[in-house]
Amino acid sequence: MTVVVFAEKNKAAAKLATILSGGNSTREHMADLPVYSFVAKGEEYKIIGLAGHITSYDFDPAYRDWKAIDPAVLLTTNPIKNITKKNYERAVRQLAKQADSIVLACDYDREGENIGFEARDIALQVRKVPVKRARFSSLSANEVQKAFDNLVEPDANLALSADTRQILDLRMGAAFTRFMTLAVREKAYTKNILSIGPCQTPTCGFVYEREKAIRDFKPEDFWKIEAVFQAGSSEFEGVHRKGNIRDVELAKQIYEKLEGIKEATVFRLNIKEKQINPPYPLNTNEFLKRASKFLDISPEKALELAEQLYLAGFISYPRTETNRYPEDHDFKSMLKNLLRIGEYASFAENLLKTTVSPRNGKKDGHDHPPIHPIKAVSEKQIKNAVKLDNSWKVYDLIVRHFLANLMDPALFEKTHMEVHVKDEPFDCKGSVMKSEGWKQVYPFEISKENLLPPAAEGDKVAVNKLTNTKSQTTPPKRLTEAELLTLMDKHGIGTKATAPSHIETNKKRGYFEIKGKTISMLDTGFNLMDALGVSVPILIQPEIRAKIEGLIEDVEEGKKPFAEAISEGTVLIQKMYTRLKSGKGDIVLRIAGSIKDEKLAEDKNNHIGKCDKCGRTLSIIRTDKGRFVGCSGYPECRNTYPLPRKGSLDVMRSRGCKNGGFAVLKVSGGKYYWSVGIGPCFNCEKQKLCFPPTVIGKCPSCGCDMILIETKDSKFLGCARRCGFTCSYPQKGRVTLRDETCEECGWKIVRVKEPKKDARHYCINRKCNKKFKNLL
DNA sequence: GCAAGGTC
Repeated sequence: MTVVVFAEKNKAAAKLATILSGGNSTREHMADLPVYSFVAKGEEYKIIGLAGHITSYDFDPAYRDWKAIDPAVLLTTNPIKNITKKNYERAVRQLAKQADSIVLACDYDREGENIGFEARDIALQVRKVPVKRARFSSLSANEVQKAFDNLVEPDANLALSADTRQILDLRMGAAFTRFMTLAVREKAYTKNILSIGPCQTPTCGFVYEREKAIRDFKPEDFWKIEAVFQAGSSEFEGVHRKGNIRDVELAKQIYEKLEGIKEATVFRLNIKEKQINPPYPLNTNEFLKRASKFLDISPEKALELAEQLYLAGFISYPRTETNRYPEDHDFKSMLKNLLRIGEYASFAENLLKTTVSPRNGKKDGHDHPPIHPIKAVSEKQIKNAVKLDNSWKVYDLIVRHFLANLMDPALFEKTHMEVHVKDEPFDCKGSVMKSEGWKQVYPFEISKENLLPPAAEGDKVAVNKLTNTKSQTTPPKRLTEAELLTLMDKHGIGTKATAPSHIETNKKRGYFEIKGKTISMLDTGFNLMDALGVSVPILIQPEIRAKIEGLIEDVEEGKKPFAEAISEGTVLIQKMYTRLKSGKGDIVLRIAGSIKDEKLAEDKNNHIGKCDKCGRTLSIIRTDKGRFVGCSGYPECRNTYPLPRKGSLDVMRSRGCKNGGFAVLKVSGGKYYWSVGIGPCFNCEKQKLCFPPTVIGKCPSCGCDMILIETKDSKFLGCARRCGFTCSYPQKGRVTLRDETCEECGWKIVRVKEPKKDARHYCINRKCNKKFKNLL
C-alpha cells in the first residue's frame, strides 16, 4: 500500500520524512521536484513538498480587457482557479497514479488546509482514493508522529474559507483598481495604476490619518518652570509639578512668587528598584519592527534577509506568529555552539552555568517556534554564505535577541526627589543602572542614566537657577515603518508574511514614500485617501478587512455556506462600489490634478515651483504667441508671470532668489539671469546676495579679495575694491576652481582640461612662481 | 495591467 503525503514546502517534506522514517528515507525526483520515499509500519510512503499555493484565481480571458468590460461586472463574475505551478501539478499527478491513500500534511492553518486541497483536487482527478489529514503545530518528532498515528478528516470548510478570501479580494481589488485607474485617465495622462485593495488601502489609511493629524495640528503655547538645584558640589534639575502650564498668568504667578529664592527643602525622597525584563522571543512581526528600528532595514529587505539566512541553515523558519518556545526546546546545545563565536562566547558561557529558561510571550500561532539561531557562525561565514548587504547585522540581531531573552532582567534604581521651593513642589528624577542583565548583550536599546546627589528628607539644597520658559506643543511625528507594522498587526491587516508587501505596494503606486525610517504621504496618496474618506470612508479604515474576515470565519466554522458568504461579501463590495461611482467626479478632480502636478515636477526643463495663489504647480508654458509662467490649475487658477521674450531659458535648480522669486532662470547661456515673479536679476538690489562673487585669494596690491569677474564675453580676475590689479583667467579648455590653495600665494588651484590632453592643476596666479606646474 | 496569500 502506498501513502502519498503533501507537505506545504520542500523543507517540511524533508523533515517529515526524516521523522517518520527514523532517518532512513531516500530522495528521488518527479517532474524535477524532490520526493522522499521510505517504508514505515508496513506502508510505503512518498512525501512531496509543494511551494505554498500552486493555484491562483483569475478572471477568464474574456474579462481581461479593461476598456471593454465594465469593472462592475467583475463584482459578480466567478474567477477561475488556474494552476500556476505546472511542474508541481505534474508531480502530483504522477504521485496520484501510485497512491492508495493520500495524507494532507500542510501547515495547520487556513491557507495550509487550502494548499492541501489544491493538491488533493488535482490528485483526485487522476485516481479516487481516500484522503486524510495530519495535523501538527510544530515539526517536532513527537507531534508529527502523533499526528500521523491519529489522522483526521480534511476540513473542507477551513479550505473553503481561504477560497472565500481569495475570491472576494480579487473581485474587489480588480473592480476598484480598474475603475479608479480608468476614471483618472479620463482627466490626466498617466500610465500609472491607481490600485485599491482590502489590505493595501487601509495600510495607506494609517499613514494618511497621521499625515492629516500633522497638517491639521495647531500649536499651542505653554510654559514650563524649571529649577537647577545644588546639593554638596553637584547640580541637578527639577521641573515644577504642574509640568506644561497652558495658562500664562498662572505660570507668571508661580514664577514671580519664587523668583530670587536661594534655598529649597528636600520634602520627600522615594527610591525604588525597577526591573526591565528581557524582550519576548522574536516572531516575524517583532523581528521586522526591530530590524527597521535598530538596523534601519526595511521590512521587505529584512524578510528577504531572514529567508536567505534560513535557507543557508543559520536561523529557524522566519515566518511565525509564535513568541513562546515549546516546553522541550533545546537551548543548551545552541549555547554551547555559540561559545565558538567571539562576540557571544562570554554570554553563552554565563548562561550555561544557569538553568536556562526563556522569557516567553503569550502568542502561539501553532505554527513554528520563535525566530532563533540554529547554527553558530562568524561574521565572515555569514558574509560568504549570504551575499546581501546587512546579512551579518540581521543574524547578529537574532543571536543577541536569542541570548537576551534568556538572560536576567536589567535592574535600575529609580529615585524621585520632591523638592519644595517655598511651598511649590518640584520633581527631580534619577535613574541608575544597578545590574545590566540582558542589556549587556543588547546594544540596540540604550537607557539613559541620570544621577541625583545623595540627600535625605528635610535637607536644604541651593536654588542656583529658576526659569520660566515658553514653548509650543509640537505636531505628531510621522509614522515609522515599525509603527505602521504595529498598527497593521493590531488591526489584522495582512499576515506575518505579507505585511511588508502591502507597504511595498503603496510605495510602488506612489501613495507614500519612506525616507530613512519615517513614512511621508505623497500627493496622489493623500488626495486619493482624502477623496475616498468622503465617499467611501470604510475603504480606508481597517474595518474593511475585519468585515471580510468575519465572513471568512463564518465559513471556516461552518456557520455559513460558502456560496452565501460569497454573495454577502459581494453585496458589501457592491455597496462600496456604488458610493465610489457616485463620488467619481470629486475623486478624479483631485487625483488627476495631483498626477498632473507630479508630471510637471518631473519635467526639469520647465518646472518652476508651487503656485502662490492655489498651491498647484507653476511651469513654463509656450504658445504660438509667446511664453510665460502659468499654473496647472488653469482655468480655475489664472495666475501667470512674464518671462523675457528672447533667448534660451535654463532653470537653475541650485540657485535661489533672495527676493522671493519662484526660480532663477539663466537666459541665453549666462547672458543674464531672470527671477520668476521679480524680473531680470541685474535690476535687483539683492543681486549680490544671490550671486556672491567667487573669491580666489587676496589682492597683492591692496589686500582685499580677488574675485572672478564675468562679463558678457570675457572672464578675468580682479580686485573687489577695483584697485586696478588684475590677472588673466585660463582661456582654453574646461576650467574648474578647486578647494585647494597654493602654498606660496594662497590663491586657488585651478584644474584645466584641454581636449586630448591630460588635466593640469596649477596655481591660478600667473605671477606666482609655481605656475604651470602640475601641483596635485 | 487588477488583490492577497503561500513560498523559491
